[in-house]
Amino acid sequence: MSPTPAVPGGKRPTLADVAARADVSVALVSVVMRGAKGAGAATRERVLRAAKEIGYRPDSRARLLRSSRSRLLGVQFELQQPFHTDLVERLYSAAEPAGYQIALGAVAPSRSERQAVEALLADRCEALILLGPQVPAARLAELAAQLPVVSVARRLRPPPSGVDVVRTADDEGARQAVDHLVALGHRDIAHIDGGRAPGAADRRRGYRTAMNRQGLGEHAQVLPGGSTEEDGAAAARALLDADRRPTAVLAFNDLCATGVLDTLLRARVPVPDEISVIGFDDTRLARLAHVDLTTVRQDIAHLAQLTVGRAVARLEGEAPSEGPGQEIVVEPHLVTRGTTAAPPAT
Amino acid sequence: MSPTPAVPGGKRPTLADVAARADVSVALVSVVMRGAKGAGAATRERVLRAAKEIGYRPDSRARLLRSSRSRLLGVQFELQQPFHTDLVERLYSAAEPAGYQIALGAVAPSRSERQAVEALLADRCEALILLGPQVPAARLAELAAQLPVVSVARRLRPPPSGVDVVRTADDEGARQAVDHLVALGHRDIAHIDGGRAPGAADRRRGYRTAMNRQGLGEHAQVLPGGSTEEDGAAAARALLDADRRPTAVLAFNDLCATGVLDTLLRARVPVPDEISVIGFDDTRLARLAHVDLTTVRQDIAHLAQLTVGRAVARLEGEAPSEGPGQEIVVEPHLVTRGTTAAPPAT
DNA sequence: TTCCGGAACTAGAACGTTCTAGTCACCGGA
DNA sequence: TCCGGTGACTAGAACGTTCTAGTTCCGGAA
Repeated sequence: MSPTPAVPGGKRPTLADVAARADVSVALVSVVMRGAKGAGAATRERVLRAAKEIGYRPDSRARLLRSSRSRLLGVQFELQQPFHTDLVERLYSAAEPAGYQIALGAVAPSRSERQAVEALLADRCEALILLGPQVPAARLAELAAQLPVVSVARRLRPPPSGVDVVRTADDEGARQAVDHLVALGHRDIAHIDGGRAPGAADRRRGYRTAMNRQGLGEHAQVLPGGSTEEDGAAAARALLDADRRPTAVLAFNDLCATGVLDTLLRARVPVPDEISVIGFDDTRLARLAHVDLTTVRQDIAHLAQLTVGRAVARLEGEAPSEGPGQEIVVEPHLVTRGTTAAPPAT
Repeated sequence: MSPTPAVPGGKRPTLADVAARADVSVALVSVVMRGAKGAGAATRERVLRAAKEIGYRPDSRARLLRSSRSRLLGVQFELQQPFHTDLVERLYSAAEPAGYQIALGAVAPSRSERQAVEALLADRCEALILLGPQVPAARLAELAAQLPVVSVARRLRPPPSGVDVVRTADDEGARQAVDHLVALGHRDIAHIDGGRAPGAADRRRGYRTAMNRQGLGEHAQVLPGGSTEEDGAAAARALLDADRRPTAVLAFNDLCATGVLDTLLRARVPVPDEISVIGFDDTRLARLAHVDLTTVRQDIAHLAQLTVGRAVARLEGEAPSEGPGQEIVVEPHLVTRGTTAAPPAT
């Protein structure tokens, strides 16, 4: 039924084993395995059968070693960021039709960006896709000298040569959030920022600009925050202790917003009746029905498409690794859910 | 400052390039790069400098191709399962001190377990670590004939030869949950099951046994559910429509429990005052302070340790791939948070 | 009949490492 | 003086593929 997996000497079968069994040359087996043309129908059949019988599996290491192209895109992502895992999922879908594979390099508290990238490079991937990289721009430029690099969700101004940037218009997202709140009647709108996280500066700037444009410059208030729930919770506590409580809060991202919601809930401050809250990213978290967070949506599928597109364009001709970095900006849009409403009547 | 990254012919530098520059043999450069002994201090220094100057990076493909050992553990995980990403993080930490690397194979709606495993095998990893695999046991046995396989969180009875199982005592977890609820005074305790998800059968059985042992057999009620929030939400709706509402619900996992909470919240059924809810896994989600879910904790760090331990034991001597599969069971323990309390007075 | 073209197939050299089996120089002891 | 040992270093063969440059065979055109 299933292929006889018993390998002769405990070693995994190779092309040579298949060749011996099918009584053809190694080269021809290679041809058949790749599905290339140059083999007769009958032989092809025989080779495939032999391969199946001994449980042959191509060795991608050897394969990649030999062929000049590896057709491998290295993706650095943060294991615990829902935004990243969503993106990775889409990257798989986007890479396949283009004929590329994805190699994952995870970043976690116990594993630095440097480690992840080193591993990916050692794996010989042809291009690097970095999700929200935190390393200095100089380092990116250094990498770009060796292979195409796409920075996702992290703005670089200007992009170093060889580094393309694919990102959402963070400032525009913040503007939409502010405008939505103002339209609801809010004036005291605070922003909990993301510190040094990628995108934080733009969102902060977008918030400030939007407030000014609305003539609410004096009501602007930026609280130090971060990208985790704890950051949001801490900022919210500070907020509650403040002299003048805002009636609405724009958090750096969904996770941060969740922290805010939590603190408010515990303090028995009704949301959105007393305070409205907006997140950013529209991760699964925000959609959880009992979080039901109004948030600024990033179009993840589109970002993934564009990212793979850039990497592939670089790889297939067009300015392989040189050339000025392009910047592709995707528009976000606000998703209105249950955490925003008109401010309480004074 | 930084290594001159400009590669001569656009090709990445190899051992030979370093050797030429340092005026030594290729073999010696290999020795130095591996940090093996057999090179003089002065030469070592010179070689390292040369390598740095031309930006040499070892090619892990070639390296692994040549050496019999790849020291690579293939990990199949589900991109969107917080339980899995938590586990992966710990697997990194556990593998490093043992001298092994981790290769990731992601499973997502657009990427099947088969695809993930094929990719890992092609990458030549020495053992397979499968997180909550859904494939039939026969398939696992087939894989185990080729290399050690560890199934995490999925029980196999009996484990096929060559397949080790590392899991939490799901039935015991369910028992703890039931006992906790009974101690609080509950009698009508329902269970929303996980369908065909790994572990679901055990949790269901554990629930039933515990109910019987408490003399509450007739109050037992299992509702079809699943591992997602929607599954939980749907089951909760069914629950509310039922003739006799339970006063407590044990959900298959945290995500499912979140769905339950949501539905209850929307229906204005206060938790835990009217209905208590318990989850399973103790993922980040449960700890989010405004979810604050009472749940059954799986000791993820420990599971990861044991998993790597099994794989390494198989690889380094002890019954390389043959031998009956071992089963290692870790005890769970209940974490009491805010979603459980005494039932309402009748 | 000869010759050409193409399809089917093969031998052998890469690819960038590591590993085995050396060679060579030097030192200490008899 | 010679011997054996040791540390530094090297040549060349693997590893499992793919690629290049063939060779062989056959059918059809001239």
